[in-house]
Amino acid sequence: MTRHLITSAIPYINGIKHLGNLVGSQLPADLYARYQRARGHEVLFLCATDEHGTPAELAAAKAGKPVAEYCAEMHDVQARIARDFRLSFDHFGRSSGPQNHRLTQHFAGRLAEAGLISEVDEHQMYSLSDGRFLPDRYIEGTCPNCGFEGARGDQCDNCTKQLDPVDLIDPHSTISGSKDLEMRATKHLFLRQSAMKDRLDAWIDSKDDWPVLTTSIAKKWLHDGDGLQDRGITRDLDWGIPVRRGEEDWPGMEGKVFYVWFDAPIEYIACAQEWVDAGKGTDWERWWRTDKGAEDVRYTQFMGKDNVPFHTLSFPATILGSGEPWKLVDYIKSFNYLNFEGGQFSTSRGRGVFMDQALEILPADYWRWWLLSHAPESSDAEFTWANFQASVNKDLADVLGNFVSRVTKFCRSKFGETVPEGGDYGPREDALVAELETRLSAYAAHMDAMEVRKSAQDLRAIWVAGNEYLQSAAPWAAYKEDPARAAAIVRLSLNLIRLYAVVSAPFLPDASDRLAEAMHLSDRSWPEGSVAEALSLLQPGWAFDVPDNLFRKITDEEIADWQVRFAGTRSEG
RNA sequence: GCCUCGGUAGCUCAGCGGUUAGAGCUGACCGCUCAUAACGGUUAGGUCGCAGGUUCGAAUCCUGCCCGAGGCACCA
Repeated sequence: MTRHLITSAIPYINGIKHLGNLVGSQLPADLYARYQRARGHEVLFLCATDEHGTPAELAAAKAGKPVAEYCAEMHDVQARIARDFRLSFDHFGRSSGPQNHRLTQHFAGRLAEAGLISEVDEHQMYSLSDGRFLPDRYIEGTCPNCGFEGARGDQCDNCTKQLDPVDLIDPHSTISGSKDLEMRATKHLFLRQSAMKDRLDAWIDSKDDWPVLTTSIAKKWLHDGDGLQDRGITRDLDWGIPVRRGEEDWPGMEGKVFYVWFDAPIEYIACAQEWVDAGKGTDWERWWRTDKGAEDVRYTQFMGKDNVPFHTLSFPATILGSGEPWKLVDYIKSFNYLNFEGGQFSTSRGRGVFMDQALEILPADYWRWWLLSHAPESSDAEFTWANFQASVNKDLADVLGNFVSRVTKFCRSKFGETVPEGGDYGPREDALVAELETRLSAYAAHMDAMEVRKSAQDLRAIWVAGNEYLQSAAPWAAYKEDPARAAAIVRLSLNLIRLYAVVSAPFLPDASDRLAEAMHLSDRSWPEGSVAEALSLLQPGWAFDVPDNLFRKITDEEIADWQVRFAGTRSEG
């Protein structure tokens, strides 16, 4: 048995995430967590909301609420939606929790002791009207290079030139529109990543089995230009973790907080503490401290490609730099983006389907199946309504759902709602078992390797094998000549339904539950032995109920409606 | 501009040096009639982005170009 620590990139607090966000981290992480649990491994699957930073403050202000209150509410909203998507987190924490405050301050103190923190005096743009320092991207003006009027302080979207806010002509705050800006001196802490470049480089080099997407981004940051740069880890904000050096004050840093990207990954650890404090576990250190039992833990992170630099470089620099025996990540599974009907999902323009809306129109399993079977692994992928309809109707309703329906209804009409006895298995059954042995081992191998799309294809092939068998064995024909033979075919087919309930569970947890209920399953253990054995668990006389149809079909009318409804401009902040 | 990934049948993708390039969906035809008009079988469909090169042999390696997506460090 292996112990799997699994984390999903933590979603930002300022709103409900869209399906592209979901498929890039939380959903595949859930698939993997469910699978590893099903295989009998001990799993700790953690996620949280990422709550600090300027966008959270602005979103709260827009909602007319204190930021702490806003975050608490949005956390509950995200937690509820996650639960409805059947994301099986062992704990869904908050980066603003007291555990993360202490731990983040602790790491900063350790890094300072190790000489890996430098204090840098710099000048940043301050908005007198807004009463705050502005991040570069919150300042707009005219580009000195091309004359574009909507250039941001960090970059011009028109000519792509890298800019500094002071370069802009007529700069103004995008928050208030105010031009009452000035450069003010401020001091910030920098994490001396450059001092750890070689260590990080060697560490990344040792990970030759990681997705190229992961390592290529890390390598780019390590070797581009002058190499890995130091990174500011504090900000002039109110909402965040106060800068402290461990337990002590940090002279000169009063009123400042840690940068959200410094404290967010530390929340992975703090979340395990929250898990214990919530009474769900008893020992978080055996998952996170290699001196306290975590040396045999396998730690896997899931994230979209935009998160890769922080997980391959900044967070490892924090962990390694502390000089303490914290568990480092073993495998980083990263994803490309999911596009929507020929363009990008857009939170600001309300383009695409958001998690709450998705569940309003269809249950979680429908989305889980399409998203996972089309996960953007090797390149960006695209969601289209037509493809969604075709895939869901064919795979779920026709191939899986209809198989269950035809078997259970045939049995009920000929033998009643119990597993029938009598008859013998022959070559057809041997062929089916052989086919399933091959398919199941491929499925398991792909799931172990986190090959999400390929796993979905294997699972589908397992469902198809049932229909092929049924068609060739034709119990409806056998019944007329040899009812006992028909009974044997039906008995095996009912056992196939049990197998499907078990192996489909990571993708389709609700359908799995409904099948388990219908088949009166008390034991849902994975088929670790032979397939023949797994297909003999439901013995003659075993009672079951014919379930309602597992999946309904999506109609053309619905698709036409949704195409219009989700095309853009969601009327909401 | 630099870097990375991708460009394979109408669609979504696999294959990444070696027999006639594969799968699912879609189309056509046949079969079945237990089932959510579902299922099974057969079949059609491809200058493997373009142009060179290496090799006995390239979708697969190299070079250049074209197209798409992303990264390029304080947006989380």
